[in-house]
Amino acid sequence: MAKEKKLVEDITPMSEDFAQWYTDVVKKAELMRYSTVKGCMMILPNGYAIWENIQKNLDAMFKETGVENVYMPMFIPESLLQKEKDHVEGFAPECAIVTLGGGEELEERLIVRPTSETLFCDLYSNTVQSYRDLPKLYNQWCSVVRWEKTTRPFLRSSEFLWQEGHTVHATAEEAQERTEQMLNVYAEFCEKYLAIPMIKGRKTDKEKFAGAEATYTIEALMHDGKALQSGTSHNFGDGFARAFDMTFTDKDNKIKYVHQTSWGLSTRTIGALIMVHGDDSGLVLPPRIAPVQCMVIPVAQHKEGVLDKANEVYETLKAAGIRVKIDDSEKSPGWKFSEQEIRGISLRVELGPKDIEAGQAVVVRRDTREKITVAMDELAARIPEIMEQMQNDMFQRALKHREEHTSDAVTYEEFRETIANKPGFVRAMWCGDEACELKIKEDTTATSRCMPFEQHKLSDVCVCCGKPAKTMVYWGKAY
RNA sequence: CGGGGUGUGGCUCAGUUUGGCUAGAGCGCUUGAUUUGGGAUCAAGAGGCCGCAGGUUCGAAUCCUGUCACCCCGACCA
Repeated sequence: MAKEKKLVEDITPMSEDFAQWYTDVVKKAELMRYSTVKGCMMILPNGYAIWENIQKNLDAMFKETGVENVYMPMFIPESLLQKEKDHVEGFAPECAIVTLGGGEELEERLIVRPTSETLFCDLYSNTVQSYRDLPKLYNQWCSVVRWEKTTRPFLRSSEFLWQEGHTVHATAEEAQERTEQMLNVYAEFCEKYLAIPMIKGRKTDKEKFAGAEATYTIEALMHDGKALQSGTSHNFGDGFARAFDMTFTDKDNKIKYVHQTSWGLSTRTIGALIMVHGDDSGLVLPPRIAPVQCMVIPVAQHKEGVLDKANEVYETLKAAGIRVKIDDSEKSPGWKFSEQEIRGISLRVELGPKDIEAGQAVVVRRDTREKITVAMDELAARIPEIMEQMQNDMFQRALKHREEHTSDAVTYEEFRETIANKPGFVRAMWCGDEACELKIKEDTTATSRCMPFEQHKLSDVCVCCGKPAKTMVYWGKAY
């Protein structure tokens, strides 16, 4: 049967060209469209609905930890951005700058925010006076602009949506605690909702955020074996506090600098969803994050009673709290199946005359295409179970893939060999010297992804230079 | 920002080398009929100043200059 080969045309198989596959899926699933501005996306309903679900769930988790939402301006006066030296140096090259307003040259140029640390610093420097004002736990959902040289939909666009949390604390310990807490929130969110296993760890100094004392990250492995930094949490210490004069009077009546954190997660995670779970037929969304969890597809809907029954099922599932839709368009069933698969809708319920006669429906899982026959009156109870199973299976599959694509290397020869021939993470010991990171990048194009919290001692010496090793590092080629 | 490639109806592309009459195909779209358990079939239609701006020419999708965008590979980043 030649028909078996590929059910959805126009999507390049992953094995043939992964980058093209990614672009095809993004387009065919109608997640976004390119706008006429370089590197900027028009995010379409199918894409934006995923983001809305990410927002909704993550926002609830933030609020559980006491975080409050605010909104800051999109313009940053140039002088404000320049207050912290490392920060400017990090971001200046990729800033968009406004020089005209109302046709008049501005007295001071305005930077379109690439991130809002400086604005939050400005706010906190004026609103925090006493230890009683601390901590401040603010977050904002917004877009930021970074003039990237190379752009990819969701993975790297000139403007992207994200949330950025900014907190200030009375003590270094508290700031560190918050930094780790939010990293854990990210990891939990990604694993629970997106079904993507994460490596939690700390970035090396070379890879850390401009102006941060320490940057923590969650790293995921994509289907092609490349790594994707999926969320970061920074501890700024009192670096920004000194630059922005963010001080408070402590219990002991002494003036002290605040300790600060920031943490962000972006629409890039949509890219991760695509590249971790997608297949040659399109997107595969885990039920917990899928905007549409279930599509009811009537078969031979012109026949007496089919559409009525399908609508009845639709209403029942809706009443059961399932995010369900019905495709009662005039398209052929085959077309509807393909459409549901391309869009990654977790399940579909096929309902035709034969089923109705038998008092049942056929539930099909998007991830495995497994067909499950369910009695009509059990659908509302069974579908949530099936989704739960699917969610777990998807996570386990992604975890297995990551484990199968994680290697250890002790000698440099072994390291280079593995990076070159086996896609995925390579774990190896490191001395802590940036020179070795640079050399490794030069030799292999791989970068240090993180120093994981979960450490294993693979050897006593650095894989690169042979000097005593300080820590185990996950290395890999990254997006 | 370096190297390579591509811009022609909504999509994929032919036509450009060697300028020439009314700019083509498939898919999609509209209408009608027959269909309906893996992207149905037939018929009739609609839709394009050929990315944009200049220039050369009797004449430009085609040649020249500039510019913008997108894709791939590097360097930089979430």
